[in-house]
Amino acid sequence: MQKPTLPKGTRDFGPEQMRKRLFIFDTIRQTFRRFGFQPIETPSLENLSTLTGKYGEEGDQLLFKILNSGDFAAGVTELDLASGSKKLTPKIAEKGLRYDLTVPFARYVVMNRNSLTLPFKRYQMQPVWRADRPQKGRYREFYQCDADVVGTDSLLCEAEIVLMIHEVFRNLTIQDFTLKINNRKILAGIAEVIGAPGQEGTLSVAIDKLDKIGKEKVLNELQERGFSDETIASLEPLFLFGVSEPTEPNQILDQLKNWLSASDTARQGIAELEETLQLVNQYGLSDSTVEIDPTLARGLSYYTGAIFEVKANGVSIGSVSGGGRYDNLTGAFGMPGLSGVGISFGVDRIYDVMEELNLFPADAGQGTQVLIIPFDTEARSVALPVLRQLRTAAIAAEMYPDLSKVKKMLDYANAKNIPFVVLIGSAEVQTGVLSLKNMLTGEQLKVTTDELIQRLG
RNA sequence: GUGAUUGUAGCUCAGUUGGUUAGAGCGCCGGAUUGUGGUUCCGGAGGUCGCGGGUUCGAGCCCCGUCUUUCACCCCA
Repeated sequence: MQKPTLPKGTRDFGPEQMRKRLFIFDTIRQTFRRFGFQPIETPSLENLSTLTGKYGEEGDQLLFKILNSGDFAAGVTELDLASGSKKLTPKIAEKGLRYDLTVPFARYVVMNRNSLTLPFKRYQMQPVWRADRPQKGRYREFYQCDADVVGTDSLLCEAEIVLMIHEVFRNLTIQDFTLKINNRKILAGIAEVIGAPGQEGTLSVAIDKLDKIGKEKVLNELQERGFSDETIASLEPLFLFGVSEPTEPNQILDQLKNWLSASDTARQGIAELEETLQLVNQYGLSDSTVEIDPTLARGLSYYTGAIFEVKANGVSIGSVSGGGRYDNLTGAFGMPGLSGVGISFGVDRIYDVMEELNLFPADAGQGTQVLIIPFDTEARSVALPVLRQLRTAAIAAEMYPDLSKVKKMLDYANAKNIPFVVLIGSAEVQTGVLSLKNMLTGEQLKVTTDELIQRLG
């Protein structure tokens, strides 16, 4: 006999946790539906070749690979073993667990291109796996809720993502959040203007850390990565953004226009941002909390346009949501020129945030509403039709299965947080009138079955 | 992947420089109360001290390995 354990970074969810998790899932699903997205699901397993090379080198290392079935070592030669894991892996593992929902979606779109009506809007709420070292808010198995639109480059889609983010967090009662938005074209433009064209990737990784490690260390890192003193010096205007008070989006846009006027790419990115925000305003969103952050980068290498990130304020948990536009993700699967944009909500981190801020409503997805307590077998025969009528009236009802002490059955109701109890003994059997007990107040009254249903319904 | 950190009852934690039979609170089960709970009182069950090896007359405590937890880096939901 050995004690069972869970693999690193995975968790069980009991009824109490599932009640809260389903509240999050339901809230997000509701919003996705309202915005016209349709659900799909894809397999947990993908061919490894579908996944590799889409997330950058770092991402590839975090993929869970699945050993081939049967004798996976059959075709492996001494030479293969000597050539290292990089060469060996594709020979012994042809499948892997999905790392996110966006790449499998791109694969789905390409495979179904002839039957899809474009633009195609889908949502997907499924677990993903990453072979990361677990930490606070970081797990090896976690759920993402993605909504993506492909087949249009309309900025209305970006605007709708901003709107959905607001709706989801408002409905979850996470009021205090920061939605940051930026555009990869602006980052590319910055690289151009400072005289390091095409290097926005390395540039981004460094400046993304600005609010975490500060200006000095960012500059040091850029130096180490081979940026010249001259280019670093011309980066100076960047540090004027967001350092003081959070400035108005329009002010930031003006500043960017001045600084980056020499770059066509940057001008385009700025114009896209501007239009997106304008559409959001026209929609009539009150209390919009969009913040333009020119230092927001995000690591995922496939983004080409707008990028989004949402953090909950007042808690030390990383981003709870992120996304962006990708112009050529389907190109890797032989279908170039299809633009898409999407957003991903991290259920597990949202859960952690809500738990820490105590935001779950007490009655979210309540369980059984009434427990029937029969004192003997005769009482059961009276109870069963009552059970049926309660359930027909859509009231969650159950009967205690054993004939035990009343104390024990009431304890059961308390343990399960069941607010009402119906007691049925010889008196109730004779009169047909039931005893309804409120478990919170302790008060008890005689009711007919109809009255019972009316009170609980 | 790099560097730290954690593990004792279902839960939260004590456990002396290595020394007999490892404790507490809460929870759980039973009773006081054979048709009425969340209060009280009484009683009871429950531990291969994460796992494997080593040092020692003797290890929960020391050493090595391993798994797990938490954290920083990296990256990200």
